Amino acid sequence: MATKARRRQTLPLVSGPECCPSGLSEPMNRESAEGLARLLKAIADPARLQLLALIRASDAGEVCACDFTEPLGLSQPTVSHHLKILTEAGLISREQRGTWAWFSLVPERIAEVAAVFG
Amino acid sequence: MATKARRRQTLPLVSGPECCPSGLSEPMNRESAEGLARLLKAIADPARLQLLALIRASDAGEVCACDFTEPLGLSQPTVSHHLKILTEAGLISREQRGTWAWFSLVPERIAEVAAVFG
DNA sequence: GACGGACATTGACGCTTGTCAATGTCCCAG
DNA sequence: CTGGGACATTGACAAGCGTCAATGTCCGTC
Repeated sequence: MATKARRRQTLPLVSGPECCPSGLSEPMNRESAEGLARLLKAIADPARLQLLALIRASDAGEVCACDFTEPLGLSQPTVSHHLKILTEAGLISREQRGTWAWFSLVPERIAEVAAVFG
Repeated sequence: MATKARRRQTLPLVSGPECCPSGLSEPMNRESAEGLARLLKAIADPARLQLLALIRASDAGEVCACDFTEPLGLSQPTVSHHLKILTEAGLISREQRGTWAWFSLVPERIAEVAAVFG
């Protein structure tokens, strides 16, 4: 019947209380995984990837909200929605300047994502 | 009324037909963005992040499917479901060995994700 | 102060996703 | 070939997500 006749792996189990949202190098407890997943979910969307790329590619390093709707082909409320998600995830920052809102990347937060796949 | 009295950004518009799923460095057309989003969506889940981390942390570089359910605290069908998603995304590979299924990382695919945030 | 323009918020809608119980398939041991 | 164990698949359900039209809020200009 082969009941557990196999060499069992020393599965590192859910590790103890981690400090930082560590990378893939170590096993990950549910809490860390959920935090990391929240961050990645904010990026894992076509429209939001385009938003990030547009900001990154801009000369000034910042882009007015009004300049997003046209290249994305999405309605103004939808763009606003995506910008909010990215902002709340800490990936971009928002600065009100008169009537307009300008958005720029938060490099530290982007690097944090990059560090996961070291 | 300020009709377009602002200096308009030279928004690089949706760039031409790109070849590779490029990083954030350049603007991204919808097609590339959707491909990249699909890949990132496969990773942006707590359970799947834990799966990847467990494989990465294993001594042999591969883990039997039966060793996942316990540390994840999820049912067997659910684990199987997540493993399928990761496999179809090309992030892990599956090898049937007798009754058991062993999974290991696909480093090239992981690196592909890392390259996005260069 | 009144108008208009730039964004945000709300509400509603369909679609996708994560989960599990139940069932199916395949492989090995007897 | 029969029984049981390892995984996969199916079906169902609640929750979350992406989108837009309609509306709200705030700011600058006349």
